[in-house]
Amino acid sequence: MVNSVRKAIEIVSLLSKGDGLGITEIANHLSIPKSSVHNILTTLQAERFVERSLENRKFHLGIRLIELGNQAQAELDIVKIAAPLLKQLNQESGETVHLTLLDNDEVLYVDCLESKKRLRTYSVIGIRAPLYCTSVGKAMLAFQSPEEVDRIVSAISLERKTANTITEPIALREELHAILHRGYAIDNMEHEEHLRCIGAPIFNAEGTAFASISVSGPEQRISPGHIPEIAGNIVKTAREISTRSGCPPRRLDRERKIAG
Amino acid sequence: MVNSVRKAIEIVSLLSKGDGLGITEIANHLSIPKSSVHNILTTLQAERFVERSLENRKFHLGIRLIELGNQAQAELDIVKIAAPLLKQLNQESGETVHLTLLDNDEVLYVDCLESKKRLRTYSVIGIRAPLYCTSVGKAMLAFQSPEEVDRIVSAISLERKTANTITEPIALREELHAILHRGYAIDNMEHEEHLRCIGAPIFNAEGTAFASISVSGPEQRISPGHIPEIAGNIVKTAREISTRSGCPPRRLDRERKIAG
DNA sequence: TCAAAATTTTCCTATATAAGAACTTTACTC
DNA sequence: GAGTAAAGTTCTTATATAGGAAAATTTTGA
Repeated sequence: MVNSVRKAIEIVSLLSKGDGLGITEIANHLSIPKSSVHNILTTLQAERFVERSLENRKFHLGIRLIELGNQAQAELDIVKIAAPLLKQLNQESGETVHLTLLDNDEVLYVDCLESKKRLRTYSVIGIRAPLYCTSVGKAMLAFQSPEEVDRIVSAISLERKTANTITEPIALREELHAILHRGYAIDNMEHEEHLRCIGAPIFNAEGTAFASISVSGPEQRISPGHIPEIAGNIVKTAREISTRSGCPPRRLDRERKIAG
Repeated sequence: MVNSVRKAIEIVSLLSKGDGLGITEIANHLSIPKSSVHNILTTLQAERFVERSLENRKFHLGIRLIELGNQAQAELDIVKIAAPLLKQLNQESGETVHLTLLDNDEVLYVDCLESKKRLRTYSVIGIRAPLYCTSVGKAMLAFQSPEEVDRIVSAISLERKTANTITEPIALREELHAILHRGYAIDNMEHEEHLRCIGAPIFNAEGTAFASISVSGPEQRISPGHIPEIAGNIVKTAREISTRSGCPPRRLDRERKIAG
C-alpha cells in the first residue's frame, strides 16, 4: 500500500463532493498536512487530474478524469457483453434501458440507452442510486445470499423518496422474497414520481448477482397490464447476458425452479 | 511533485489504452520496477481505481473512475454555464449539439445533447478527436494566436479520414483564415462520411478560444442552403456562453470587426 | 491604500518508501 | 502430470518523501 497514492485518491474523492476547495480546506478535511496536500495537488494538476480555478484559486476535478471515466466505462467487460443485447431491448421495448452494478451497497449506473420518445427517462452514466427503491437495486439485492441480504438491509437506511417508497425493513424483505420468486423487480414509482421500472439480475461465473438491467418509462406506458410482457423480455435478455458473462446454466435453472 | 502519485497516474493512463495488462507488462512498458508497480496497483485496487480480472488476473480501469469522470464532467464550469444554452440550441436546431474543449492539441468532447430524430449524430462524452477535421476543432484553432496556430499546425499530422479531409497544411491555413473572417467553422464531411457540422468558438476571460460548440447532422439536413441560418444561431449561442464565461465584450467585438 | 489575517509555498530532516533481489505461485509444454 | 518458464509477491535497505515550521504570497477589511 502506497500512502501518497491513497492520499491522492482521498483528495480526488473529496474534490468530487464539494465544488472547489483550497489547500487548507482539503488539509483540514482529511487531516493531512498542508505541505503534503500541496505536493500531491501539484502532481495531480500536472497530469490534469485536478485543475485550479484562475479566479478563486480553488481546486476542482480535472478533465483527464472525464476522459478516463469514459474509457473505463467502454472497457468494462459487462458493458461490452451487454451492449448488443441492451440495444435490442431498447428497440423492442421502445423505452430507456439501463445496465447497473452492485457497488458498495449501492447501484452504480454503467450504461444507458435512452428511449426515442418525447416523454422518456433521462439518465446519466456514472451516477449512483439506492438499492431499496430502484428496480435494478432490488433485483440485485433479492438474489444475494441470505447473509448478504441481512447485512445490507441492516446497513442501509430506507429513506422516503416518494409516496410509494418502501421504508420498513420488514416490507422490504417481503418484497425481496416476492422478487426472488417472480424473477424480476418492479420499481412502482418508489424512487421518482410517475416513473416505473422493471429490473432483472445478471449473474457472473461465480453465480453472484453482480449486475442488473432495467427498462424504465412513464407510468402511462409501463402500466400494470404491460408489465408481464415487458418483464419477460427483460428476464430473457438478463439471462442471455448472464450466460455470456460465464454464468453456468445450472445457476439460471435454479432461479427458474424457484420461480416455477 | 510526488513520484509515486505520478507513477500511479502513468499506470492508470497506460491501462486506459490497452485492455488488460499484468504487473510485468506494466513494469516493462513504463520502466518501473515490478515491486513498485505491485505496490501502487494494490493501492489503486483498494480504492477501485483499477480492477483485476478474475480469469486472467490482468488489471483494468476500475468503476470508481466511471463515477469520478461523471462528477468531473458535471462539475466543470463551462458545462454548467453552457448547459441551458446548449439545450436551447438543441431544441431550436433539432440536431445533436456538442460542447468541446481544446486540450493537448486535440478536441475533447465534454457535453452532448443528441437530436431526437431517427437519423442523428451519435456521440459520447469524454472522447477525443483531431483539431483539423472537425468543426469544433477548426473553430478553436482558427482563433488561437498566430504563433499558437503555427505551433499546432506544425505539430499535428493531417491524416485523411474521408474524401474531403484537408490534408495539406497550406489548405488548412487558408481554411482557418476563412473561419476567422466567417466567425464559424464547417466540417463538410471531413471527419466522417455523410456528416456535416458547424462549430463556433467560446472565449474565456483572457480572451482565449478554449472551447467550442457545434451542431451536427446528416448531410441532407445540414445542407449548404441551411448552413448560414444554423450558423447564425450557433454563433449567437457561442457568444452568449463566452460572455457568461467572463469574456470581455471588447473581445467579441474584435471578432465581429474582422468578420465584418 | 495600507495593514492584518489567512492561505499558500518553500525548506529541511526524520521517516516511510522505491526498487533490487530472492522467493513463491501460476501457466505452459511435452 | 511432471518439469520448466514466466509472472507475481515478499523482504530489506538506501533513498526520496512526508510533514513540521517558517517564509512568502494573496486576500480581506478598515
